[in-house]
Amino acid sequence: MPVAQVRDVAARAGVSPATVSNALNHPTKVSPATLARIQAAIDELGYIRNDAARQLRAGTNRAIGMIVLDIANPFFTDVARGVEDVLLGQQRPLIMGNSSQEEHREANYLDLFEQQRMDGVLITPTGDVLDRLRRLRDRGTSVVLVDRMTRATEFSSVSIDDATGGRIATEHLLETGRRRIAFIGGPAGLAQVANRLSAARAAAEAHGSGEIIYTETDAMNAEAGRTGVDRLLDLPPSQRPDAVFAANDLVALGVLQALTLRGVRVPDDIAIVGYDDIDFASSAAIPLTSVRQPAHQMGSTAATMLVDVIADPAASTVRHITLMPELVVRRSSQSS
Amino acid sequence: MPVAQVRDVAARAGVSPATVSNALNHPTKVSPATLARIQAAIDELGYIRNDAARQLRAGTNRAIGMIVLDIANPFFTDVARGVEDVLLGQQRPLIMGNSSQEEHREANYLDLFEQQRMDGVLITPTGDVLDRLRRLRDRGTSVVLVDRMTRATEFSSVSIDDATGGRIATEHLLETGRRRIAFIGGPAGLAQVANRLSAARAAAEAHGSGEIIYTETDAMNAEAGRTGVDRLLDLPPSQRPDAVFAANDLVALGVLQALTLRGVRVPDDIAIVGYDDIDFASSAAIPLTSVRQPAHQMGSTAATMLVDVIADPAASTVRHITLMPELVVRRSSQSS
DNA sequence: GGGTCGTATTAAAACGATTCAAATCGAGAC
DNA sequence: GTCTCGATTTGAATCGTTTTAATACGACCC
Repeated sequence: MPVAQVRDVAARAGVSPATVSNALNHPTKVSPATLARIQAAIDELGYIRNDAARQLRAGTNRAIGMIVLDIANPFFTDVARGVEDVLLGQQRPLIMGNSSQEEHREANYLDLFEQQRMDGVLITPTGDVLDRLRRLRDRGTSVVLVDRMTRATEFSSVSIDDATGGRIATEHLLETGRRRIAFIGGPAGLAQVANRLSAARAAAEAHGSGEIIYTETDAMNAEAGRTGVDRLLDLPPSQRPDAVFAANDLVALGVLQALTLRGVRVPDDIAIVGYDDIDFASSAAIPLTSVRQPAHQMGSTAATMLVDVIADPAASTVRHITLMPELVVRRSSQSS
Repeated sequence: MPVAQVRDVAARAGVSPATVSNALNHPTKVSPATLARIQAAIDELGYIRNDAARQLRAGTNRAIGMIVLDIANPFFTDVARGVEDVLLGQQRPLIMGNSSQEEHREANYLDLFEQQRMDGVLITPTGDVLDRLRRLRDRGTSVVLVDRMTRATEFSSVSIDDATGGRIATEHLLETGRRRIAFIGGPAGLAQVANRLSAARAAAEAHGSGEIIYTETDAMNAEAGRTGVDRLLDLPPSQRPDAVFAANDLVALGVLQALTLRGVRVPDDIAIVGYDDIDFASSAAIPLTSVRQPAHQMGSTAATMLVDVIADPAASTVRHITLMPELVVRRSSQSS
C-alpha cells in the first residue's frame, strides 16, 4: 500500500468510501461521530486526496489561473498579491504564469489552463487572444481581464483610469510652476501610453501656458529613461524642459539617474513625476513623486469579480470597473 | 456535444480511441497517414485533452511546482525566469507559488502540490518543512532545494557561496582605501547574513587594518537601510564609517537614499557595496557596486537537476551545487 | 404494533483519458 | 499460395474519486 486511498480510509474507519467522500465534501451530511472516526483514520494513514481523480469526477477544478505581463515589474507583483489575498481566503489555489509580453508564452499558459479545465482565468493580454478566451468561456472557464480593456467588451474587466493619471500629474507640475514638460515613454501605440499622453496634452492646453514635449521610447524600462534624457539634453538650452513626466517609474528612475550623472539638479533644474508608485519610487536617492495606481486593489477586485461569476454564472452581468489613481507628491517635484 | 473528447476525435478520424491516445503520447507508434488524419480531426473539433483524466490514468503530472520566498524581490524573479526557461523547453508547466516568508502560505502550496501529485518541486524553504518534503519524496515527487541548504543534506540543492561574496566585497573596499566598513543587514540569525558577515570580518582581519562595524536590522528592505544609516550618522565623527556593505541591494538603495538626503557624498565620503545586483542597482542615481549572484543560472541549474532526477530517479544521487558570485564595480565605490 | 418521515449510510455508476495484451494487416520469403 | 514477422490498430480494463438513487435505521405518532 504505497499511498492511502479513500477505500483504505473507509476500511479503517469502518464505513464505505462514499461516506468518506461525504465527510470531505459535505460534512453536514455525516454524523459527528463518524466524522471524527474518519478524521482519525485520515490522520493515521496520512491520506491526501488525489486531485486528478476528484477533478475528473467532479468536473471542476477549483484553481484559478493568472497570466501576468511582466513579473519583473513590481506593479504586477502588487496586483498578484491582491489576487492571492482574495483567493487564499476562498481556499482556491492560484496558478501564476508570466508571459513576459511574449505571445508564445502566453499561448503556452492558455493551453495549460484549457487542459486543466480551470474554473477561472485572470489575464492581462499581450497578444491577440480574443478567440482563445472565447473558447475558454465556452468551455466553462470564467474570464476577467486585468488592466486591459479590449475593444470587444464582452469580458468583464478591471482597469485603472489612465486619463485621470495623466491629468493629475500634469496639473501638479503646472501648479508648481513648471511649463515645459517632457513626456517620456512608449511605444506610442501602447494604450496606456497613448491615454496618459493625450490627457497630459489636454491638461496643458486647458492651463494655457503649458507645453508637452513627447519623447517616444521603444520600451518602458530604466534604459529607455536614460536615452530619453540624452535626447532632451541635446536640445538648445532655451528649449530644454523644466519637468519630466515618465510613463512609468522604471523610466523615471532611469531619468533620475541620467540627470544626476550629468549634474542636472532634481528637482531644482528639472522636476520628475513617475507612474505606478512602486516601492523603489519612494526609495530612490531623490524620492520620486508618482501617480499611485491601486495595484493591490485592482488585483483583489478582479479576483472577487471572478469568484462571484464562478459562484453564479447565471447571474453574471459583464461589468467594467475603473479604479482611480492618485498623486503621491515627494521630493522630486518639490517647487524650486 | 459540449466538448469534444477522445472518442469524438476517434470517430471522426475513423480510428479507435486507443490510436488517438497513441498519436498524442507515442507518435512513433502510429503510421504517418493516420497521424495526419487524427491531427486534422483534432483541429476540426477543437479538441483539448482533459488533463485530469490523463493524469489519473497515467499516474503522473508533468507539472513542476515552485515556491519562492518573496516575489517582490527581483532576485527571486530572476531565479524564476531561469527555471521557466528550462521547463518551457521541456514542455513542462511551471506552477509558481509565493510564500512571502509566511509558513502558512508555504504550507498551503505544499498541500496543493501534494494533492496534485506533482512530478517535482523546487523550494526555497522558509518554515520547518523537512517532514513535508520527505512525505512528498515518499509519494514520488522529486525535490530540489534552491538557495537554502538544510542541515539535513538529504535533498539535492543549488546555492550560491555567501562566504565568497562577503569576502570579495570587503577586499574590494579595503583595496580602494576604505578602512571602517559598516555591514548593514539582518536579522543576524539569517544564514545568508551570518555567512556574508563572518566572511567580511575574516577578510578585514586578514588585511590587518580594516574594521567591520555590524549594524543589525530586523528586515532586508530599503527602510532597514535608512534606519541603519541614521544610527551610523549618530556616531561621533571619528567613529563614522567610510564605507557601507549592505546585505542586499534593497538595503543598499535605502542607504544611498538616506545618505543623499543628509548631504553625505557617495562615493566621496562613504562608498557603498550592495548584494544581488538587481536591475535597480545599476539604475540607481549613483549606480551601485554590487555582488552579482547568478540568480538566473541558479534557477536553470536547479530546474535541470530536477528534470534529470525525474527522468531517472534510480540513477539519482543527491548533489549539492554551489555557484560563485562575482563583484560588479560601479560608481558607488569608486576610489575618492 | 403499524405507518410515516427524516437522517445517515451505501452500492454501483460515472468522469475521460491511457495502457496492455491481443488482433489485424501487409510485405517479403519460400 | 502459404507462412512468418514486424508494424499498426484495437477492445477492454483501469486510474481514484464523487454522485445518484436507493436502503437502512430509528424516532415519533396514532
